[in-house]
Amino acid sequence: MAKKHVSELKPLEEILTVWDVLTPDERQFLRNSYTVHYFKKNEMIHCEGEQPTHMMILASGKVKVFKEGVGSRSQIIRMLKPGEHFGYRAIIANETYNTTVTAFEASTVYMLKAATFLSILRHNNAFCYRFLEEMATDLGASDARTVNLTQKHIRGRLAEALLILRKNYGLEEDGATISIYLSREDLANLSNMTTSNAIRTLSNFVNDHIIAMDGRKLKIIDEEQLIKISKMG
Amino acid sequence: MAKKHVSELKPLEEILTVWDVLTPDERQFLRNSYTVHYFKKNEMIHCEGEQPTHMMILASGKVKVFKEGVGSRSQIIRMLKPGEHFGYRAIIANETYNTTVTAFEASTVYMLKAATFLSILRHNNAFCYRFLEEMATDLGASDARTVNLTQKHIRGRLAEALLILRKNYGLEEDGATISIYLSREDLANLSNMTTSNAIRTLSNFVNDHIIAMDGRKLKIIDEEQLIKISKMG
DNA sequence: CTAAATTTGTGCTTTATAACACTGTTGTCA
DNA sequence: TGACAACAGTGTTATAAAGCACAAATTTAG
Repeated sequence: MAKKHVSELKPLEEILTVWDVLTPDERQFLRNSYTVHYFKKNEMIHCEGEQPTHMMILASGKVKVFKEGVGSRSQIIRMLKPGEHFGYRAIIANETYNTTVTAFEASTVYMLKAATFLSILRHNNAFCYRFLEEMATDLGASDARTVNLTQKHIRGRLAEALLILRKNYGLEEDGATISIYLSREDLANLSNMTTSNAIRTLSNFVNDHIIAMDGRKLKIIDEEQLIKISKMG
Repeated sequence: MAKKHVSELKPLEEILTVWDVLTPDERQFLRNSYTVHYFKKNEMIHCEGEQPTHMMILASGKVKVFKEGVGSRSQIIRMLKPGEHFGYRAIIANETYNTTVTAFEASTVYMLKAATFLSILRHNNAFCYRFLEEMATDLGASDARTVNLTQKHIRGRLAEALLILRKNYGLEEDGATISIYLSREDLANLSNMTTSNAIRTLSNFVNDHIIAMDGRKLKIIDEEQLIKISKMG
């Protein structure tokens, strides 16, 4: 199975979305300098407060990015899927990591030394601009999320989380089930509420025929209603 | 007075912190292409949902950046002081503005056409990198703020707001009064609470000898305690 | 394959904070 | 100068959501 996993792994050039803006030299350089790392489910990839050493690209699996808050409550900032980058913000800002990243399921990560990454950023303008764009988009999303999480009520926050998950991970073949199975606790940490309230609110949504549940599998039944709840707060 | 104002105004090259990474050609280009705009107190500079047209640099005054939330509640994202840039995130992300900016006091703004700004970003790598750095720092701050606003209690949120204001605007000559006078409502919108609760909590801080108040003038008396409250939540 | 640990689900209680309804104060401008 | 608006302050009530306790179901591990 491990073998199969490896053979299925896409090379860096297919997973790195900014590959095409690199010069042939830079590409060759990258091919020789990245390393591959495997993480088991729940294994930590990097931790809040640590010095960043690598820019990372998720090759396979799913990871969650979160911050430890007050009194063991944690806030999931975002969930990543293959092809997405992480761990580079702290490198650029010259800070320590301000989030922790753990493998949500068994995952493969390509790592690029911070110095290598910085060197390309500083020499290839198109590459730099791509990350500027990405960061600009993320910053907008982060500010929007702040208001969503602080001002909306429980139902609105959970509705929003479900819509974000669907948008990010898509649906399974049945065209309804969201392609990621989260524990109630993670769902709560994503929506800024307690586990009990996540459970209760999910049940309410089922009663209101807005979603259907089968364990951790969640289907969106009445999308329109869900959007409405998410907008109203 | 208006005349005095103008004569006091620093030219673009002194206020634009990234000026030194520009080529002589770019500098000349900028000198000829920026425009100066004056805004009265409470006047809107740009509005959420609008198409961005200019990158802006605050030359004098103070402005607040905020998002309209659920039911006329607004969340102040940040307060700017002269020398800081704004309005460029939406240009880079190719989105409409997701925040509204209004002059908090009479302010002067240098504006640079979006196309001009983008052109320099795309041709001058050092310039691009400077904005990448700035955005990386802001993104970290935004995520930290999300957790602060969602998980801390009222006292912690207000304490944090006061510390941020002091850090950003500094102190007056007396070495204690924070150099910005906000209404209780703005203080509330900064700390995600209602105006009544901002008033009440400020009074509590005064009773606890943590701060001193004189109208809108706020002095931090017991900084250590304030930091402690802000950390504990 | 059983025991332990984790996750899910539910009801009850408590509490933080919003909402509301006032009163007093200050500032503005016609 | 007097009227009106905006702001500051306070008490009371209402309520959303946290906290807690516990049972049932499911997963993990020895």
